[in-house]
Amino acid sequence: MVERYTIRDLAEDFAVTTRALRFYEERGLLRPQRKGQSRVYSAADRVRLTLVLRGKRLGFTLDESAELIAMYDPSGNNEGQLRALINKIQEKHQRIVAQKSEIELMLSDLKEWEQRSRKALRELSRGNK
Amino acid sequence: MVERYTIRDLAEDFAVTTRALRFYEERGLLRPQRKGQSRVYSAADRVRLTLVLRGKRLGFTLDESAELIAMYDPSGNNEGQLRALINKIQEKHQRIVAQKSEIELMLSDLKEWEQRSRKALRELSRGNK
DNA sequence: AGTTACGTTTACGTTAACGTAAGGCAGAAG
DNA sequence: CTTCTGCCTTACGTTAACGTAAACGTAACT
Repeated sequence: MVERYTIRDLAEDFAVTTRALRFYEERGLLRPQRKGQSRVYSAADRVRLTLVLRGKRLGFTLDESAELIAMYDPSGNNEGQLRALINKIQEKHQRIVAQKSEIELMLSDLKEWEQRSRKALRELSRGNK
Repeated sequence: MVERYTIRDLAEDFAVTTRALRFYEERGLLRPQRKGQSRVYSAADRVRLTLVLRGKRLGFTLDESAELIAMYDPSGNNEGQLRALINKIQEKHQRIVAQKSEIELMLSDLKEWEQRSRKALRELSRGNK
């Protein structure tokens, strides 16, 4: 039971266009097999796509996501490769941690502003009474 | 002591180009005063710029950041305005919270991959002995 | 045989966020 | 007065990530 999907299956399941899927392939992010002329996607391709989209939502470029996916792919088997991968992973890690703290800053700012807005609103309606 | 800065001051302090600063102004994100022809930035402008850049690092568009800044600006004083602002704030809040959980997912994935790489590395060096 | 449905390639179009000249004004320095 | 500097505007160029359109292949209905 090898689980194969058409390009449309993936497009619907992940809410992206087929154009996007072909584009990701062109950029080396996906490598579906072919049955005749048509693309055939596997479960592994779904995992990769998940990673691409997650990266996107975090503001990563496709090239950056490509790096991450290269890491996930168990084809870099020599020592130099592995060390390089570990470095890349730690780079991403750093960046993500930084992003996390920016998010926390922004969250606390937002809460503060909301409070201020609510307060202004209360005072406004009190004044109108 | 009113603290005024030239465009170059800001560019250097925030590590952006003057072109970017003019562009942000064109898009309504900054509103420096003028002395003759030249722009004169205030402390408030620095706050705004901070918000723009923070938004950028979180993958927000300039338009989205513009909304946030409009909220920060205490010029929307009627009730409808304020309610709208509070809604916007909560929207952003939702999105940021979502982003935060994506980040946590990605962090745990990264850690897992790093472990795997390290393990592969150990096994490789053990095999080479 | 015709047409509907889904797939393919090729290629030009689009938006965001600036980069990069090109040419001009204005005040400080020599 | 000329020559820098530094700032200004105007405007075309650039990259990323697809959108969109054209033109074609093919398998399955009807």
